[in-house]
Amino acid sequence: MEYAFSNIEKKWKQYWRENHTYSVNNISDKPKYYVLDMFPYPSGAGLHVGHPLGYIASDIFARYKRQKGFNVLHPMGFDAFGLPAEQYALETGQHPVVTTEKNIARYREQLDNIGFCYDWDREVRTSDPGYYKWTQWIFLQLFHSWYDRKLNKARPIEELVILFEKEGNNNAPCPEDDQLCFDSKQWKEMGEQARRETLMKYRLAYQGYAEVWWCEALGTVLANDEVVNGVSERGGHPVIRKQMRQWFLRITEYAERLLQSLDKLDWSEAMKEMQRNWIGKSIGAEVKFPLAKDPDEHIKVFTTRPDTIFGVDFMVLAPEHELVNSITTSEQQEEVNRYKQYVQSRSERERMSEVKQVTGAFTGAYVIHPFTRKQIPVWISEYVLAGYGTGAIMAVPSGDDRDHAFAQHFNIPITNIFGNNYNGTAAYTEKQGTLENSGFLNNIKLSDAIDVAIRAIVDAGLGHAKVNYKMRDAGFSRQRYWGEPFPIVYINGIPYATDEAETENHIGEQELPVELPLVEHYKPGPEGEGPLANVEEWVNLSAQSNVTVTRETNTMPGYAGSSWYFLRYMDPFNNEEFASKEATNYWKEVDLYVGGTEHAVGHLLYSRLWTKALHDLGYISFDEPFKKLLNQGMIQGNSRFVYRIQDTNTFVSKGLKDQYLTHELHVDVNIVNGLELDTEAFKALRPEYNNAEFILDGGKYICGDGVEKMSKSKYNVVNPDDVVAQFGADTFRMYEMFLGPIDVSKPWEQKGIEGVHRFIKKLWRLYFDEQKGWIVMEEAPTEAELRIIHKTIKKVGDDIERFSFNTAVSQFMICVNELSSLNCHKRTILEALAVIIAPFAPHLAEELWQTGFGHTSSVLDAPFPAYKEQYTIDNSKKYPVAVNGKTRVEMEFPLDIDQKELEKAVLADATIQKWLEGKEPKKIIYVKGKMINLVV
RNA sequence: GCCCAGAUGGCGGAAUUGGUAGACGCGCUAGACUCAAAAUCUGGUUUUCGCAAGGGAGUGCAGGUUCGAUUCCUGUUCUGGGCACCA
Repeated sequence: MEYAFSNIEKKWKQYWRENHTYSVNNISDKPKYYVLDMFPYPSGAGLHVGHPLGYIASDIFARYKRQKGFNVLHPMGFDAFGLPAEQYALETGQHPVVTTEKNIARYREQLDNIGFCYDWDREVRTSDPGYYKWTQWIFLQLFHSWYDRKLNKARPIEELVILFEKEGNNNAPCPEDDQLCFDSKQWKEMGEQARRETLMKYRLAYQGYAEVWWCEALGTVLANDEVVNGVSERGGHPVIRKQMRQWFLRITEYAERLLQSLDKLDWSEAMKEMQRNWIGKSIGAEVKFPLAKDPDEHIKVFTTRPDTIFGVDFMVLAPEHELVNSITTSEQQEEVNRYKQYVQSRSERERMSEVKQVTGAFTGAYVIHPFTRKQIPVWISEYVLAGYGTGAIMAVPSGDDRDHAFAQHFNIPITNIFGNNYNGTAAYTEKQGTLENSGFLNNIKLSDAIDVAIRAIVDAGLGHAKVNYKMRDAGFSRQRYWGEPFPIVYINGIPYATDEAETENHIGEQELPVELPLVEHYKPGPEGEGPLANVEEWVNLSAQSNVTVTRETNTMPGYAGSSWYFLRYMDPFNNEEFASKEATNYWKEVDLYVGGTEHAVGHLLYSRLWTKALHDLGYISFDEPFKKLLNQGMIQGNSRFVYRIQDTNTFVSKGLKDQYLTHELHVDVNIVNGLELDTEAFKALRPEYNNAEFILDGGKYICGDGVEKMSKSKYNVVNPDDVVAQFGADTFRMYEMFLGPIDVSKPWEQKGIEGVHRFIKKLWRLYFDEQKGWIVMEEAPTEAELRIIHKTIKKVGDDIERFSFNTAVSQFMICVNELSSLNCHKRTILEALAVIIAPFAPHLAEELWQTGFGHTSSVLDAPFPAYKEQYTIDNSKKYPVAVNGKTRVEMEFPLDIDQKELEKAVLADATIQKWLEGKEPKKIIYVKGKMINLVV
């Protein structure tokens, strides 16, 4: 009987579907385990072989855990809102609902083809109104909440109102404006609009202003992605930064908690480090510098180096800083305007990256140094960002590289406060030595000076110690169509949630979801508003004569739906809650989350925020979403090139191309075998190639190759469906795992898959003979056979636990090689092998388990066997014996040998005696079970 | 520019805690079986010197710690990911 993988795989896929093998119940006496993949965005290109890498790893782990006796939740869904579908709609007129549906169907088919054990009954789609109803609902919970800094948690906004009525905002400082101060009386005297504006400054989901890329020619806001080299990707039109009204999530209130609780997560240090850097906690001081012209006005700076305050030679404001207009002198106005215009065209990335070219403009204004009373010039420059700290810095050229470059470029005199440590040509940025030229800080060690400086600043009433976070509030609106609409309406211009009393009074009760209206076209609305602004009958709600009621026309960003989807899988049909308490209390957080590092800060940080907020408000019992994180690497494309001789239709093989003037062209990897081009297939590829001619090298056309991103445009996309058709899903799964460590990126190399396929066929032959069929027999296994299977059980189990799937596959190969050479066809051995290979090659294992061994339930429910230690431990060891660290000979000794005895035997060895050259070894190093080294 | 990661034969990679570098697979190569091919099986395969026995070198590059370093430390180069509206 031959290994007919396509019949076998078809059969068992059907069996699993019919028997609901992958259905998971929320009620079980087994311990729970939650394995989750980052769900995909269903793009029009379909899955390529790179996508399933992480899915295969998590699938193996989920199956293994189930065999280990856990109730395993392993769901899948689709992150279905997003820019590409909308862009496609703009170009082709096809509605995103239609294209998304089509893409999902394709993805689903491709995923099924690989044999994943997803419980598809729990599938979620973020663009499904039944799903985004709850995305909107959670948004409303954030809108209706504020962050209590005393209790360190989110609380309902009604409790803040009660507090305001009682005592004003004394005990609830405003996160947006620390100057804001009112008492109970003032609160009560505020009108409706003022009250709501005040509350907006506290809400966790709030309205503010932010800069976006604005393209006048296209009349729309662009994503960073859509801006290439300072112009729009479509059409190459100029773009500028423009302030627009936006929604935000007040993630900054959670900065400290997001930072602290990283410690309890089982994520890679690198990943945690990236989040720490993103949060960017820094400790320093906020200091006020009074303006020379108007001492009542101040420029407020944040600095991590208050100890260098006597080295301040100038101030730098972000060009967008609110004071720039008012302080700029008339003589400098023109230059400042010109500079601001330049900065408008610069992305934040460019502004931060720029080191070669120093730019800036002098405002003509001065501040007074609070200690020396000297006049200090105020500049603006792009290297100071409006969103970071206070948007203004005190520049200390002798102690900061960028300040130093700036001072040199604009010929600003530099004050040296570091004595000999500063050499006049480069800033001194270390913290050794003592301060000089620094008034009361003179002769104080730099390491102590920060505290002394802060105390002096506080005593003089100039400022205070401050912790600053680089992280900014998360922009939460997009001027787009294909996203979740906001459950927000404007009543006479004031934003209200759709579940508030005022809204009900004016437009009747508003049930969630606020559905995305179907539209005819996707062009932007007026003034950079989203396409929804064009849908008048949707935007304008029935209003009484004296009131206007309109809907919010922004939509939510891509990460809205993905910030909480892992909760919905627990209880996907619930129409009363986002998920029941019973469900979330049972499944709790995700035990293993698998995905790429490209989500290091975006998605992973926002999910953590939503989880913490839902926890604070009492909806879930845990405050971190993902306990363990496994990052998978990317599979890159392995491109192939052909070389066309200039102005001809002749293609020359790679080795001979230097003899001609050639153009390098991508060629579809699917018509290249290894590096050899299928010239007939190439001719058939495109009409213009029909009469192509080839200059061969040794009878073959050899292509060039290179590693690039896998993408359609590079003709290097390999569809898993094609691989599965040729080799079967089991081979495909094992091969992807065999490629290398799961977290490392590597290029796809089709050649190697045959080795894995050969291995599976070899394994098959342990069970089936081509003529005789099933050849497994009842016979007691030998010691050697037991040793190999028990070592394999141990190694494979250990390797799965540490996500080292490539070495597990190697061990299977070693095991099958050995069993083959031992001619072993014994049931005890082979039954265990079928069970432990089931997570990797589920179809094959099921065939062996049920058809072969005659079991009547799935191999998924066969317990993963336990290994016996007596068969995994050797009792002797072939030691490498080294002289001065160089291995000279191998000698075998029992593991429990006495050291004296061993030394005697080693010294008596002829080879060793030769290398000792008659000298006495100074030292004999013997590490039990490892090695022996003689030091001469 | 800043942050994070990686670099080992012709190729993918192994070496789990500082202890025999190159497991396993691909490719290449020699052979067996075959009329032939496919499939399968057996041997060889880091490099260099040598007929061989045996020796030298070797884990991106330059140093360091150690009896011993792919592994730890310092510096450096290159490649990949992220940098707030791609998802």
